[in-house]
Amino acid sequence: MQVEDLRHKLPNITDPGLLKALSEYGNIHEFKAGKVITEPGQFIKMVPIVLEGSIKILRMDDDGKELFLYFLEPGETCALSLTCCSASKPSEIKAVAEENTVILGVPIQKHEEWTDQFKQWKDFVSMTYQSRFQEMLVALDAVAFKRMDERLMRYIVTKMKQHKTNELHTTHQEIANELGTSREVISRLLKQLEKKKWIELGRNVIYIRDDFEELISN
Amino acid sequence: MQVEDLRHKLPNITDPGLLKALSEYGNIHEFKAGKVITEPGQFIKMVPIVLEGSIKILRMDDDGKELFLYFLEPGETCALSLTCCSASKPSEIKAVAEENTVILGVPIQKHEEWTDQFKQWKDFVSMTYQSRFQEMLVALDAVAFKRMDERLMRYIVTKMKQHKTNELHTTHQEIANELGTSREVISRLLKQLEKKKWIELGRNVIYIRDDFEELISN
DNA sequence: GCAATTTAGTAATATAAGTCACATAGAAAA
DNA sequence: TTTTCTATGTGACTTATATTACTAAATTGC
Repeated sequence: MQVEDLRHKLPNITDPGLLKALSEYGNIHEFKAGKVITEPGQFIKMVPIVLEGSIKILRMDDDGKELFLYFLEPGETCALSLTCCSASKPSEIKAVAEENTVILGVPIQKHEEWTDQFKQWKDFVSMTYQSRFQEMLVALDAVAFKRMDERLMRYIVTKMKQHKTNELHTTHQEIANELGTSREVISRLLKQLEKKKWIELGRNVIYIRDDFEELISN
Repeated sequence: MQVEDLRHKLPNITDPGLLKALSEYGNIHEFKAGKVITEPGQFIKMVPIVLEGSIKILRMDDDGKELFLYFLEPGETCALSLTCCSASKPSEIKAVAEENTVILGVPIQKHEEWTDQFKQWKDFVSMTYQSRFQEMLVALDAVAFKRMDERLMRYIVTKMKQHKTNELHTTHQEIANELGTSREVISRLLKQLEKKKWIELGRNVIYIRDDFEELISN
């Protein structure tokens, strides 16, 4: 990818040397919405920087039960890939393209070189660790301290913001998977929200009231 | 603290320049076992490196409910303090001295200088992020995917290893706090373990069978 | 020693969530 | 159109955990 395009896609990266290096050594990969990018056990060969679209990061347990952790948005990378790469350990998480997504893959050894070479890369990595840590805490708070109804409402808000819409096109089963519960539980809780007139349910779609976020915070 | 003492306490740090800097700018703080070092909302003025003893890191919710995350042992530091310091945000966690503990406090601005100045400091910070991230995943797995009985058994193993003993001197209430549940639940589950002859219960003490860890993994 | 406090045991009950079973509705395929 | 498949709705039931209420034992302070 050309330096000029990268400068445009990654406005936080301004160091010309770093942009040149990214352009030279980074590989473009494209994933269609829903495509599984990495699964637990797989070895990661590069640090992925999201250029377009977004990636959903999930934790899985041994029985295949899943738990949504956070989204990676344009300009961001995954702390776990940094971790896994450095330790050359297999992936601890599942990554799925949430939309059609374009990433720039940085080879591991370049990542290590650049932390010494470019202050901006070092700061980028440090910033990544910081923000992912925060998001892990949010995910932890949810499972440790919140009931499923509240977790579901927060999930809806997160997805709404991510897709910039108040129509979610998804199934109850998929929500259940990402919250690590069963479909019946989600169907019931959604029905309760519908009874309160906060959402409307259709097949494969949930219509959400514009003031949903204010409603749930009270 | 003298460079020679630090070299002895922190065998992973070998760079003479870094050791000298740590000796010059680091401040020694001592905490008695049980002393609360940081609470949520408090601002952190330094990066703490454990020299002796250990520190217990807990997450708290708004109602004061707690959840044990991990221990910091000699030679380790807290990723969250790195995060909070850099972002100058208040602490997200509670830190309590698990034993009588000695820490070396590194001023924030020195931390930032040293990441550029000393490769070994940069690696130390990076390593810290990596290992804390792993431990966050372990904590997350527990609350997301495990039942309380299994969490309790793992908790017992963690404490045993930490204190290098098979006598835990603690109360049911304290265990309940750290696992984010109620005292009655812990009393009942401990009683079940006693019935299986895996532990013996006394007042303020739990005696654990030597082969406890093998027993629970089957 | 005796009263007060802390710690532990436990039964009864309540609640959130998970599971099972089955009905139905809409969409897609034949 | 009819069949098939997928998604949803819902009652009945189970289970794990939380809460309430109380007792008793051990320890501490007087």
